[in-house]
Amino acid sequence: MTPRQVESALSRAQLICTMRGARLTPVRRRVFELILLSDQPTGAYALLAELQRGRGKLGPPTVYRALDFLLAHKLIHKIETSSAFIACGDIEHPHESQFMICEDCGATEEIRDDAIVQSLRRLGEGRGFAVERPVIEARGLCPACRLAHR
Amino acid sequence: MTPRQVESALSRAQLICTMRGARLTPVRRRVFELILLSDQPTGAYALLAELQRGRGKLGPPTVYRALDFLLAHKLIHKIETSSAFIACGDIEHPHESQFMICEDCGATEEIRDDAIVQSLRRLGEGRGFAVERPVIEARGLCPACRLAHR
DNA sequence: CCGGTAAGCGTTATGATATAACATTTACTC
DNA sequence: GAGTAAATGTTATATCATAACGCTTACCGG
Repeated sequence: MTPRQVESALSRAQLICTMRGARLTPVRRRVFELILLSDQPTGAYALLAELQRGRGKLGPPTVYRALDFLLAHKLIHKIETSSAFIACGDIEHPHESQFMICEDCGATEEIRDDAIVQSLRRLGEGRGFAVERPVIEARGLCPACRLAHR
Repeated sequence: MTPRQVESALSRAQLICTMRGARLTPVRRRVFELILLSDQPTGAYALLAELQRGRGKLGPPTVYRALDFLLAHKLIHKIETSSAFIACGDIEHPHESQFMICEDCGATEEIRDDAIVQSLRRLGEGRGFAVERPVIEARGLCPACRLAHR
């Protein structure tokens, strides 16, 4: 993401939070910025290390609390199969996301397919199960690594 | 699972392994048995604790290696969002599984819907992405907990 | 403006999950 | 029975996450 796009995302996030009466504090803002700056999903401890470069010694709870806030407001997503965090591609429109994750290079692409989420919900309904959080992550090979493998 | 069903699953697993030239060693067999005995997904360290009751002090690698073997042969599945392991419901027919997981009581139901897996594969193909391991887990409320919540 | 209250954050400690690296033992092959 | 590969044991450590508690800061009603 270009610095310009990061700036844009940060100020849009600020606006969204203000409208909701939520506070995008310096810690939360910085963690969000670090996630925006990375193309790939970032682990909590990598974020912590970066945070510490600016603010001296901090503990994991500081980062995890910021992540919880950003997740609650859908500014970021958690990749369950990587235990890592990635910026949401469309923060103005909260949604369920799905992901394609390359086993080789770690590249992670957010996709959005409401139909597949709907299928999963229906499968749940058929069994009396109320789906609250559909987790759909496809691990495999991205186009580039697929070529490299031949 | 009844003791009878556990016995059956163990001997069928033995047969499958023999046919494949793989060895269902005592450690692996015992770990599989422990997983069969539990209705709910079991964590690696809970399995380790049980293993130790019979065999004295063992380290995590012993359990994780057994789990890797059982996963490779599709005798068990890993629930990614719970970091836990559950017996496969149909070991004779290796397949991709999906899961419904209750946030309240932890009950986990294996479902199998090839159509949703196919949708995910197609979504990948559309982006040049080769899906090798589709992870589909629906977190929510099971019928019983749904009622209890009212 | 000021004091009460709740939210956010710092800090320490610990819990939970997973693997690296290397030694030893077991079992299969010839 | 010796050679080899697979499996297991053992120690240490990496990685991910949260509990508990106290201090600071921002917000709100007076």
